[in-house]
Amino acid sequence: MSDERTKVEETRDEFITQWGIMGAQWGINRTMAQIHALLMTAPEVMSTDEVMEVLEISRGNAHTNLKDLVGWGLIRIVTKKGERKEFFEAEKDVWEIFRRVAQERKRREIDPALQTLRNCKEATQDLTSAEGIAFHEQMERLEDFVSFASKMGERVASMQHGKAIKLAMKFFG
Amino acid sequence: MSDERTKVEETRDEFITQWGIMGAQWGINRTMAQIHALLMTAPEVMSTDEVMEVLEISRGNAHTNLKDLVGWGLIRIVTKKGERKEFFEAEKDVWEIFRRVAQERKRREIDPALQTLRNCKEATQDLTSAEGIAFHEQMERLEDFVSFASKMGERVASMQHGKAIKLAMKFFG
DNA sequence: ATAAACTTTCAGTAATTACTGAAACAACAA
DNA sequence: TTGTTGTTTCAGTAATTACTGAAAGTTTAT
Repeated sequence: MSDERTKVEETRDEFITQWGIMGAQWGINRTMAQIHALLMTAPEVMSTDEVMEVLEISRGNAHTNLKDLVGWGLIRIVTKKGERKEFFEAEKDVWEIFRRVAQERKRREIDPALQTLRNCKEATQDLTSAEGIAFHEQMERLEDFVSFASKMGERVASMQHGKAIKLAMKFFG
Repeated sequence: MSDERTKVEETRDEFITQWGIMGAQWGINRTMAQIHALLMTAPEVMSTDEVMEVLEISRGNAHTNLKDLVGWGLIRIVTKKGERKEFFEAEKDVWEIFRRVAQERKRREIDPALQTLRNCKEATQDLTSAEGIAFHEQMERLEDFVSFASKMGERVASMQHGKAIKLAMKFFG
């Protein structure tokens, strides 16, 4: 049989590459997604230098993206006693990853977008022309939908995994 | 009172700008999102030249993004009798917009990602080292989750708006 | 055929976003 | 205080992505 270590590393590289591509498609920095993939599949915590070495990226790049990942709540800083260095460890529970991403995207992107929709709705509420009314109504429909979807997402993301599965089964089983 | 037309146009510009920014954050070309916002709030169908003029973009840019939007099913081509030109009209129903986006993202991005996860899972299924097993199991958990979420999304996106609302109320009301 | 109206493509360029590497900074130890 | 280890910042550069404008292509009318 061929070396197990090689097999894992090859497959892991493939995963890291693809996770990076997928991240990019969803508006996440490719390197950030790659570091996330790397740490999600790391058997041990990793230092900045190790991340730099494996992904062949600069210190600045590694640092920025590690800190961003911490900001998203997807990895955390771990310190080893006796060691001065910071190490990083990823959240590996898939449901927890989903929750964090959902919460952060809501906070960073959905809520501001909702604010804009509300502004646009309110700014046009007294208009009387057909065009003004049509615009106002479209903003209202958008706001209603985004607001509703956002609340649903929040609700789901705040559930325990087991509860969510049960709920899903009940509705869609 | 100040001119209604001005008020609508100002507010519409704000909406177009913000929709563009939001699109970019979610991995959608800014111009494409702006054209979408423009057409979603257009009282009438618009020609390529009109889109070019309002957004102050080139013919090539307008053309590419209009065709991409058609590919996403978010706008459609309309022809007026007697006219040779193509006009464009956006889907304005918010639920329908959501369905189209969900379906396309699934097809373009989720399904390929799932394929990768399956590959990675299968490639490592016979490994016996602790590291190999851990990797395999992480791939499995990711695949299970993404696959499940994808099916849920598909299910929701295939529902009629009214049904979806009822369902949501029943579970979350 | 020829022309007019419109659509599509694409090489070159601009704008944006991401990355590097080195310097500045901070914390601790000898 | 000086040296060592590690973190953070950021100006300059590279890579990527998006856009322009003109030319080529297509369709229909005359």
